[in-house]
Amino acid sequence: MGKKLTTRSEDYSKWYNELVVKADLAENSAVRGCMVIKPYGYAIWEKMQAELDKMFKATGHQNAYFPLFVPKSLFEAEEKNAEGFAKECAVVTHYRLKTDPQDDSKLIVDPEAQLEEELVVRPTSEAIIWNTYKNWIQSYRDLPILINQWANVVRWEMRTRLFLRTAEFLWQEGHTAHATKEEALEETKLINGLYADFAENFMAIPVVQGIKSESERFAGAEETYCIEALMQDGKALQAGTSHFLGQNFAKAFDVKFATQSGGLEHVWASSWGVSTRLMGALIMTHSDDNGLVLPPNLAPIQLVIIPIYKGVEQLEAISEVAHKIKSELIAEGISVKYDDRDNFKPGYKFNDYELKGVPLRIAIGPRDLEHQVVELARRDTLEKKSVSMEGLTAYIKTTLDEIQTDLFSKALRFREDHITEVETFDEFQSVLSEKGGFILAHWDGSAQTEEEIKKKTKATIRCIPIIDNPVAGKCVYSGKPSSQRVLFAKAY
RNA sequence: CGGGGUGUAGCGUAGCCCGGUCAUCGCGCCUGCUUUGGGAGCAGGAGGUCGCAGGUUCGAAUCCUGCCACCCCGACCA
Repeated sequence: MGKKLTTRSEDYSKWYNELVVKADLAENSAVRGCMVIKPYGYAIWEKMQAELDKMFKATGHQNAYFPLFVPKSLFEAEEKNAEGFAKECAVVTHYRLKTDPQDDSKLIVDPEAQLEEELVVRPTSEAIIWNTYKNWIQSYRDLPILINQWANVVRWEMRTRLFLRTAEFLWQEGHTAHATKEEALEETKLINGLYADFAENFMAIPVVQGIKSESERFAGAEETYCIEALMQDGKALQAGTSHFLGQNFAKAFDVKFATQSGGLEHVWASSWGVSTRLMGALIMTHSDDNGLVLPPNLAPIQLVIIPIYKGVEQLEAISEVAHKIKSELIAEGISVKYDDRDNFKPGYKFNDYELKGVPLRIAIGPRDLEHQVVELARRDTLEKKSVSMEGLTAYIKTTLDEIQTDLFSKALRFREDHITEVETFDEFQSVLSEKGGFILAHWDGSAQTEEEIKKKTKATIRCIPIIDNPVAGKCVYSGKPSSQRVLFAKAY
């Protein structure tokens, strides 16, 4: 099989799909729109999970688990939420199969086994969770409830893409209940900030924090906060969302609590989530024509050692050194693989680990042994240098840190180069078609203007950025007054 | 659901228009030897209901009909 990847400039989506498969991250499954996440891809996801979990727990959240199935009557309780998701729900209507009387080898749905009430496979869990919270909350003393769930959800999308939009995906969803509006809002913002922190410091993906316009808002929310990232092809990717739900779900599910002063009030809520879509963001932010580029924080293998040898004797001498280096690095918490397979030549291994994004590679051959050095290669810059075995561990540690920060700086530079402020709609259209990326433009705040711009350009408002000193102006489309510039882009 | 396209070995493909030793080639896989500082070479070998079901024909991967699946463009989409 030709190992070379389609280059990014040729056809970005082809490059992306090939990369996902060839780097061994995931593949399409036999099930329509669903994906198999392979061990290597899943190991990266587990690293994300572990870090997020740590962050949630450090801010007082706990994990729990709620059912996959949502009875239809519960699902429809919060009208806007139900309406927003109705078109993409998988629904369970029967609970039994039976042998086909026409053909022994086949099974049919048993018509006798129709459920009295259909079960919706959760596209999100607000309904089932708020129905449960109702039983958990009586008094202000029961609040806040700060729960996160790691789960799969199903959204029956028309067109799917590995990691970015699949019929089933993995995510975490937080669902919190609070006594006051202020507290719920604060939680919403806290999590959005936490997501931004995670994306930037852990995944090395720069993001813009902002608020969604009404038309892009989560169905059932009062306000949706989000983090938006920019991919290398100039398209935006929503990387995480945090919703202030007001009292919508509390009212829909009749969740009230006794206040300290003896009153009875509806509970305030937030919900928030990030998904395996972050894997897509990771790929499209850092990777290049040689394959995946992983920030050291996320790399299942941070360093690979490859021996270069002729004959058993050389291999033994090299292996001895390699094992010593490996155990020293492991003692420092660095994950290392020594690849001494003899059925692949070094060149093959170099390319293979580059394809898989391993941040650092050490090659050791007879020449290196002689001079007490190793060849160290960086995945991000592809630069190679000879490094003394003396103090190697410390050098590698600092290099891994350097790669982590360099990747972020590089991605940040790319994004800054692709945020363009425009004053006119002509400019808007030409920047969008020629340069792509984010466009900062004034918007009059109306859904109608937003819709018309979308129709004409395919660009949507990604968010209204949260900034300290908003500057007013005139809408790029209608000329009406605007309180601040908003972020437009074509999006995934 | 509209418009276009494709289905041949694990993957990627030739052949189809013009029916007849055409099931082609590459990668991968297996065995052996030689190799190993950027995707190894040679030799031998295994592997295919030509998407499925009908039809036309002496004969179908090839022509016809129906179905299925997938891909692309729309629509849809947090």
